[in-house]
Amino acid sequence: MITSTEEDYIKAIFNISQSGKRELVGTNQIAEQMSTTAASVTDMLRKLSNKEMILYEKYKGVKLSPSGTAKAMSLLRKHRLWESFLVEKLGFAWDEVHDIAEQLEHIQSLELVDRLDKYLGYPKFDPHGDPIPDPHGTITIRNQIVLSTMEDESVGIVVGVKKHDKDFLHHLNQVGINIGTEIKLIHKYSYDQSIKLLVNNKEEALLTSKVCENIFLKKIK
Amino acid sequence: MITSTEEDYIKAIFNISQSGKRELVGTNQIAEQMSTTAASVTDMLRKLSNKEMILYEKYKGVKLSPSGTAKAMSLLRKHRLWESFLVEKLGFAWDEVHDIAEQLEHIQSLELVDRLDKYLGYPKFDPHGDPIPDPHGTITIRNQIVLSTMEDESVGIVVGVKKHDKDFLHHLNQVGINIGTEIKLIHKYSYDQSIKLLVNNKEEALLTSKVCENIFLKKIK
DNA sequence: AAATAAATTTAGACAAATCTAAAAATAATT
DNA sequence: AATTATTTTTAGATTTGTCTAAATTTATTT
Repeated sequence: MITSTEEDYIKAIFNISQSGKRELVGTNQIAEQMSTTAASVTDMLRKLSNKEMILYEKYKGVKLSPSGTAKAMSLLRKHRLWESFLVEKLGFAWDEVHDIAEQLEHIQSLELVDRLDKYLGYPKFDPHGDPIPDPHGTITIRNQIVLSTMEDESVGIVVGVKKHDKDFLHHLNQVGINIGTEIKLIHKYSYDQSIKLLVNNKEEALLTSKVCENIFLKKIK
Repeated sequence: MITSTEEDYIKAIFNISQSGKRELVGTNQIAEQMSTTAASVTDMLRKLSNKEMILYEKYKGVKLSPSGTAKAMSLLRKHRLWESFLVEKLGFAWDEVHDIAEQLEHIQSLELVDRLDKYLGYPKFDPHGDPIPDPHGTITIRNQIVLSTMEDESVGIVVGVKKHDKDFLHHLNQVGINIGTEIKLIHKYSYDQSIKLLVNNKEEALLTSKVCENIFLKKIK
């Protein structure tokens, strides 16, 4: 058996290895992600290594083993399906569901996840536009570009976001941006890379480059 | 904060005090219910007493304090709402949902429970016919009688069951009995108190007295 | 290459929840 | 009322996940 805490570490390792460039993940990186100390991480790495969930060499770093990766995909699947349920069926906003899904993803029952998947109509993406792994861990890849790389006059539909924290999502809500929103790029200011754009052919908005780097779109013009 | 394990103990104390006759619950009773030892129970009782969830006198027994009772009702509400969701929305059978709901009831979020309640249409009873407490802990009492006390020729609708274990519920499935099933009592044999009855005006069935003591009905004739 | 800085691991300790075995208190029986 | 029997509690040990402080290894800088 694997404990809830061990699952959290596996998720952290997966997330870091996805976002970072290096193949191996460091102890301090995990410690920061988990809001704990490097010493605690080392203890846990030894345990996960004994259970063959990770490949671990002292002082060098870790990466997920095949079974660790499978576990991470299973957690991702559960997390994203529950987020979809909370938004689609219970009417939560996309910036309110992360903490609840964080708890729900630890519920043990394959039957439950598969039935939830069916009930939701086998969605391919969650409320933040992240792909939902199927029962075999396969993910649908989408053709998307980052808002900050688009050119003047081009038009796109928002399909996802890179950051998931409440503050960022709440800011997007305030300027009227959500999944499915149409965006027309009016002008990118070369001075600071900030972007003026038209939201849903109605409202104008100005986004800093920092924000634009975290928004994914499907280009339609 | 209260841990998941502490919540399990509170539920156990509540369940025992409901089913039994005495006001105070004994250490051994709790140990049996939780599948643990009396020593472990004593340790936990001291903790729950410090948190003022229970009223505890050494060697005498325990009962829930007002805040302990409120916590028990909250857990009961969550458990029964999740069971309703699993059966009504995800299509599970009533004998498959207990273990999953046992995990789901520990999810922390008042907002989630209240939204789930609304999504289900504010049900008053769960798939086993047990009453679902409202947000204030209030329960709807139903006018029900036990099958073993009914007389020949009388007719009723099954509204609940006293036992919830898989084996018992599965046996009821096999003879075609569920919540809402109409039952006509053909004859009660005085020899062993077993009962012959007509299920949904179609099938005949013979139930032992042990089984009949655990089925609740609303009398309609 | 030696010295300093940074990252990582070990050592030892702590709180939560559990256990076994032994002691103490209460209940039942003669 | 004295003696068993039962129930409950204490004492001491174990496991999991965590911590601080110290030691060790790797990386960087002079």
